[in-house]
Amino acid sequence: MTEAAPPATSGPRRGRRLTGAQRRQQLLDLALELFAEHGFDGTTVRDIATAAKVTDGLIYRYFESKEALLAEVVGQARERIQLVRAVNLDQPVEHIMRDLLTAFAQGVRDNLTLVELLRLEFRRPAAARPLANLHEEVLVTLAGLFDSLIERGAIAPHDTACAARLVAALAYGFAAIHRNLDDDQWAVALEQFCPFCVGVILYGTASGDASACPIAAPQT
Amino acid sequence: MTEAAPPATSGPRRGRRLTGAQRRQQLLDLALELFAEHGFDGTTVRDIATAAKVTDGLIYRYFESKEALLAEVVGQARERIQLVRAVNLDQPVEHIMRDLLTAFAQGVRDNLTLVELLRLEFRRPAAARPLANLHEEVLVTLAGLFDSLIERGAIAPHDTACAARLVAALAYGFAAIHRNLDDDQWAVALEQFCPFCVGVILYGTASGDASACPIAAPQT
Amino acid sequence: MTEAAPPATSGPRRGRRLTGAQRRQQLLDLALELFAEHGFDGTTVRDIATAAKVTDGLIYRYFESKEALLAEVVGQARERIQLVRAVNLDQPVEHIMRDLLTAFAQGVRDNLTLVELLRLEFRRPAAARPLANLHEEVLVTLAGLFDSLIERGAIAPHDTACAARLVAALAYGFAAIHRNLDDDQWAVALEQFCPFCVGVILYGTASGDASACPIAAPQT
Amino acid sequence: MTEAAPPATSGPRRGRRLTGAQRRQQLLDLALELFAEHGFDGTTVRDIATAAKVTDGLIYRYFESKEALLAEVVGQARERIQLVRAVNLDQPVEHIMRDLLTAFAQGVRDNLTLVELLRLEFRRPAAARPLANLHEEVLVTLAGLFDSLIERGAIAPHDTACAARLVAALAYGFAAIHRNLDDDQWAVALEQFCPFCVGVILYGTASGDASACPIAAPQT
DNA sequence: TATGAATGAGACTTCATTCAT
DNA sequence: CATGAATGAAGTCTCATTCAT
Repeated sequence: MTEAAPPATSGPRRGRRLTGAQRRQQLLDLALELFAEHGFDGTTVRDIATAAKVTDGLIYRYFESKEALLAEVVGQARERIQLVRAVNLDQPVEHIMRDLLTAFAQGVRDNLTLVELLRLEFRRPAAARPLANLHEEVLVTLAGLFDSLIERGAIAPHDTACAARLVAALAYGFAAIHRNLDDDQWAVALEQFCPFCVGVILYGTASGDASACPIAAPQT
Repeated sequence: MTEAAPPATSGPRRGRRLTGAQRRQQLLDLALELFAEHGFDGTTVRDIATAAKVTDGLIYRYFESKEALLAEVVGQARERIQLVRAVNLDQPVEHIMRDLLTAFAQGVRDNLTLVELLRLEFRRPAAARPLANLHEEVLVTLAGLFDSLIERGAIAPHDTACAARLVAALAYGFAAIHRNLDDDQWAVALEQFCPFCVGVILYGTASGDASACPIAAPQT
Repeated sequence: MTEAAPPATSGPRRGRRLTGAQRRQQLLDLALELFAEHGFDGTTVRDIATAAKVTDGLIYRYFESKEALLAEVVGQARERIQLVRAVNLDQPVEHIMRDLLTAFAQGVRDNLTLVELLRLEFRRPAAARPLANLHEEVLVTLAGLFDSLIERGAIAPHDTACAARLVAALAYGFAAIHRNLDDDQWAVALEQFCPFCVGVILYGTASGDASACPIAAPQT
Repeated sequence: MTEAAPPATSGPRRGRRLTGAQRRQQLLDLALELFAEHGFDGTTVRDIATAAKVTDGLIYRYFESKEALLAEVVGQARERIQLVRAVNLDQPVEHIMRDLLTAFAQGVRDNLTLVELLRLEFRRPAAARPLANLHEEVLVTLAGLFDSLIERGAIAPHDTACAARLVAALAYGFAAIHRNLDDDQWAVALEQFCPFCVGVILYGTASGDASACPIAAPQT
């Protein structure tokens, strides 16, 4: 990092005068961005300060240490993030599944910096627990969803914990594989991939039944 | 890392006298291990030297710089790794799929340090290209496999590129989710998860057809 | 010192509203305390401000700099301190000596923070001169006292400058040696030590004459 | 501190190439000097490094931290220092006392940097214990000496613990009072002061008996 | 081939001090 | 009178890298 700073256009002498809360949040946001982009070790306190147009010392008025800053970033991330959203269950199972997968993948995408941060720093104590919690929560939510669907007779009974893992793996993996796409490419990939997955998940690939899937016809 | 090195107590004299090639490889192996464990930034040259029972200066007789060392590590990794292995196509499709998935997931697992390294440092130039190549290769191989299966009539025709992505996402995601398991736990998870996935992928979850899957009956 | 200040939780609003003079004196007193306890370098401006329940910036409305604050602290100390007090000369010489020693030692004790401060910072310009002055004054006063005693025939003639140094050395040394005692222990030590010293100083230890000393009989 | 460094006469490019042990000891010696002169807080790691004509980073090859360096300095000091030396007891008591006092004061003087260091930093854990130990040892040794003298009938029986404290206070105080004298002035002061003290201690000041003291005649 | 002393740049962190409010 | 956001210099410490031996 640390690309030569622009020669300070001597305009409003620096990003001065914010209230404590504002500055604090600004630093947290920038830190999240940078940590996710370059990793914790790859980001210097000065990088964050520079991004906020502020001197490095100031950071320590708000956070005890760089490590503490990370902890707060992760903590906030954890509160803010919600990967699996409520899905309207009163619709055909195909739509349910498609909505679920799309929303999940989109959730990962929308919180990509958070997810990347957690993924990169998962071994650091500050990040390990929140990550584990988040993960657990996702699996439980998904399993609950499948239980509901089975109860309603929408899908055949099966090991819902396993299914939750399958869907989570799919969504994580998909987001990971496509992390470098820009927003437009991503949207296209998502619209193609999710229905395809729904088709497979619901009707399998063995027979031609997948063609029975009403939401898509992903033939080559 | 790096707990204050006592000033060289000239103990059982350092692990001297290896041939150049041996030493070189030893350093590459240790570097891989450490980079994957602590990240590039989190590993000091001294950490590697210490692990090799050698002084830090020596590293520079074998590698131009730490960055160059990483490049070689990644390069070697790329050569060594093979995530998708040949699968015997002359067996029921269920077994093919199960073997495929199992071998893939196991391949990720077996090369976990490599994969972790690539995953952690994927943004560093030294790692970015090899990772992209590896990824591409995996997708192509998988797609080719599915083409063969369709040709043989083993599965219904579909977007094999998409399917390749699905399987890759599944395998990556699964390995990611379970990266903390020890070998035994992993084996159990694998044996449970792969057949389940095969059932879903081949027969779907909509009807009870999955029970037709001969390799497993993962009912709750 | 200085345990990470939480970013101003606007608690029971800081100890505001003192007149200028009051605040000034409060800061001087607290600075004395802290400088003596932790040394000049070991005390931060914020430590002082915090002790006064005031923000650090305020200090600079009253003092030009930290160094200037020290100078004033030392100056005031110098004015306030009086190590050797007037002693009633119309009593037996033993009582005179005992009173003298006791008062001196107690003077050091009572002004321990001042003395410690001077002792710790004696090399700093702000403290060097006052300390030298104080020292000189003490020696002169003591020597004068001995001159009086000799004049009165209370003690035999001798080098009173030397004697002054002896008594000063004794008192300083005693206070130094016992600086860690609490008030009770100190009182006991003082009551034991001073008469003993008086006995020695007046009658020596060579013969048994010390037992002639009427104020104490410090036999083992 | 930190006076502008002389522009590096580009001679022997820097104080390079010493063996580990040599450099280590050099750093310890310089640190002792500087800590005693400016205090721990008043001495920067760079000051020490500069004094050794070395860069600051090097210090950390030999010591874990500045604090650890202090601890070793103090530890070594403690081993090296011996304030009270053996005194030849087969001579007149006046000579014994004079030798004792002179040697003690000289001991303090010779180890002034050590003593100053301990005195300045006595509150720091690294220095507190050694100082207390040293102090205790001195008092015990002195008391033992007086016991011997009493046994031999050289002086009258008295509280030897108290006497030890008296002598220690005298010697410390004397050295403290005269710490600013140069070596010549010091020698003069010592030769005047010690015999005087011996006279007082042995024969008192009450009568003219002090004049009986054969080793000095300190009249004004 | 290998050591390990040494450097120098830069990291994190602290703190005296300034100044808008 | 008082706050507290902000600076900038300096301090402790780390680490990739060089080089005499």
